[in-house]
Amino acid sequence: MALRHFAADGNAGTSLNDIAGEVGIRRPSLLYHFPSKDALYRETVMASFSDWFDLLGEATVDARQGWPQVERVLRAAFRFFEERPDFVRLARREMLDGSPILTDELGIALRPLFEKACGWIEAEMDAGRLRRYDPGQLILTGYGAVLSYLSDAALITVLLEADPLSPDALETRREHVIAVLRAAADPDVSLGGLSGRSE
Amino acid sequence: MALRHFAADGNAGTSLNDIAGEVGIRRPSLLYHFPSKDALYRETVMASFSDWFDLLGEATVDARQGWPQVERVLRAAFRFFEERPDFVRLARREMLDGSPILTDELGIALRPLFEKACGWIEAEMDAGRLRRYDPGQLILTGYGAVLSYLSDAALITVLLEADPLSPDALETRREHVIAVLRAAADPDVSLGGLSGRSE
DNA sequence: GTCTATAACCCGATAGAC
DNA sequence: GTCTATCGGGTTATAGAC
Repeated sequence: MALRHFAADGNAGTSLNDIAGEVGIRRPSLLYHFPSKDALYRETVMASFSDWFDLLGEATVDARQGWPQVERVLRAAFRFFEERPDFVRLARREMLDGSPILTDELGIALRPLFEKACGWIEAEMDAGRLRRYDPGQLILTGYGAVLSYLSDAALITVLLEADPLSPDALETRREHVIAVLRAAADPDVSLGGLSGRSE
Repeated sequence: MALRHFAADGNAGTSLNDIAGEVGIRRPSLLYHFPSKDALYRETVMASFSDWFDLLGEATVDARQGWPQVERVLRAAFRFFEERPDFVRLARREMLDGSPILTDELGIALRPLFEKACGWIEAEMDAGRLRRYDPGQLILTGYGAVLSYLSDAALITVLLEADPLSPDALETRREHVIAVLRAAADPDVSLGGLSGRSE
């Protein structure tokens, strides 16, 4: 699969020989199916993000109110990412590179989703169901907390001296991020403590 | 400067011609000063991280107690990173790549600092001066919230339709991360609101 | 649809002149 | 210390046989 190589070594660090060798064909045969390396890379990125857009759609239909909806999206996103470590690394590379694929093509698709989420959060804050923060910043904070852990597994392996992608470690991470964000954003949490689970 | 090219395009995506061209010399002249490309890359990474280790040392001498010390380190780190966007991107690439430079050389230097920080946080939690979380997870959460914003500027530019690295945007980001982490970790904050600034 | 062969290019690294 | 010239290897991409 091209996704694995692009995720592990990046676009510049992956040759068509690497991909073709894994599929079991030679490089010219690969260029029969794709007009160029860039086209193959672009298709890999777009297909991966398409799945992510689908999940975001599912997790936001019939939205609930306040923190339970935030936690619902958070858990759905975490599950999606932990099942697709290659997508996480590929996406992070795209964000670091700032390639035209991201800034142009994906940008116009991501922007309305981001704005919609900001609007929902703002309305919940107005209604007193979430503590007040800058909605966009809050999304970026959750995004960084979830994705960094999954994309920087090499570093975290060294720090924790354990596999950060093991089922136990993933559960620890998931519950920690939810607990921190809940303590910060859920108005109902400071009274009763953090032990309850809303989902 | 080699750092800028390695940060922008990665190791595999940067040629010696790119670097030599900017310095104003030819490729063979560059290889007179460095025995190989890998040696140049390694030296660039190690020199950048050396500055980071120095800052961590400064920010942790004469440690205060509880949240004020957390906020002190947070502000020092944020200032350090926002002044060195190339270092942030290079470091993130290293963490994504998981190269031997990171896992072997930097790992043995980072581990004791991480453990020391975990120990301090745990002691503060035992003393009731910080809310209880997994100390390591809390560090990783702060790390992700700060670094992701700075490293993924290309994506955030699209989402916010503004320069995320402008002075105003950086201040907004800095105060947001501090506010969220404080609301989650400072036991004294839930009563009086978030308006006060401890430093 | 997959292959071999090849073209044209860029890479890192070395040799040797100045 | 910087240069030109060159070597050997890897890269994408194309041409043409099967």
